[in-house]
Amino acid sequence: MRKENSTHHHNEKAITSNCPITSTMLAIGGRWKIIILWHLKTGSLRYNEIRKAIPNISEKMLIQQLKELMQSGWVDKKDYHEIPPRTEYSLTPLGASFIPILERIYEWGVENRITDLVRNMEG
Amino acid sequence: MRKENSTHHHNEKAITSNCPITSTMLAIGGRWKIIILWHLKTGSLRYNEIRKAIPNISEKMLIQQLKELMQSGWVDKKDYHEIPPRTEYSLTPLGASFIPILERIYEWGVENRITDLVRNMEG
DNA sequence: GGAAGTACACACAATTTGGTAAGTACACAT
DNA sequence: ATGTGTACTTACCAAATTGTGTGTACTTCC
Repeated sequence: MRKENSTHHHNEKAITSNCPITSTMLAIGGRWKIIILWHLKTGSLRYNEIRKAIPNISEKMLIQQLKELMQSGWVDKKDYHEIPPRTEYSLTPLGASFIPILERIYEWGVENRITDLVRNMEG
Repeated sequence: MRKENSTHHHNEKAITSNCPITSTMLAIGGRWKIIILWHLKTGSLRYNEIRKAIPNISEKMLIQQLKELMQSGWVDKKDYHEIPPRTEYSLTPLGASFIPILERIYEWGVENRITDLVRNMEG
């Protein structure tokens, strides 16, 4: 899955190994991770509820990003072992503790009209 | 440079067009951007000073990320038009206003030993 | 005259990330 | 028996990001 010897990977390690910021960014760095966290901040959601809340995401991507968020300890999963299947995802205390920071970024983005900036950059 | 019609690109736009958080993340989302901002927070630096401060970065990457940071208004450049060349990079007010958030992420990362978490994830 | 330092640019290759389309398993409803 | 809903998995391909290596222009130093 990863070429452990690539410069790419080596640089990633070098950067994150001592820097709390880049380590954090790495953990939430997928395209959909922050959006998932954002939707979970009000409580746990079933798999399909997340899907419907994030219309553009594909199943593969959703599962993948959820897995990565679980591996890094931001998200928890409860499997009810029922049929039809039922699973619920929620923030761990770690994940929840990061929400205030996301909220600050949100406010900062609004104050600085950052969405307009990005729109202009891309034409 | 970009395939404007790819689903990848389309999704990126859909995500960022209304969300201040993902827009912000897009702007600082390169591998080196945050590190560059972090080094500039104490004042302006010459091109080579940044290079030396970030040993692993290649010249192409440094220039590229600096350009993108300038385009999105986080970083300013002063060219002294001297020979040998002399340029200085510094944070714009926008860039500077984001530093407190980076500092909060830094503190959060330290409190949660996030670098250890990432280290464990990667073996 | 050759080497070194500055701040880049460009062609190209390696890697990683993201997206599509299809398939699995099981139960219940029609 | 065919379809629907849930929560996934897998193989494959497209696209984006990142890295390598070389070259430029100009001056000063040895």
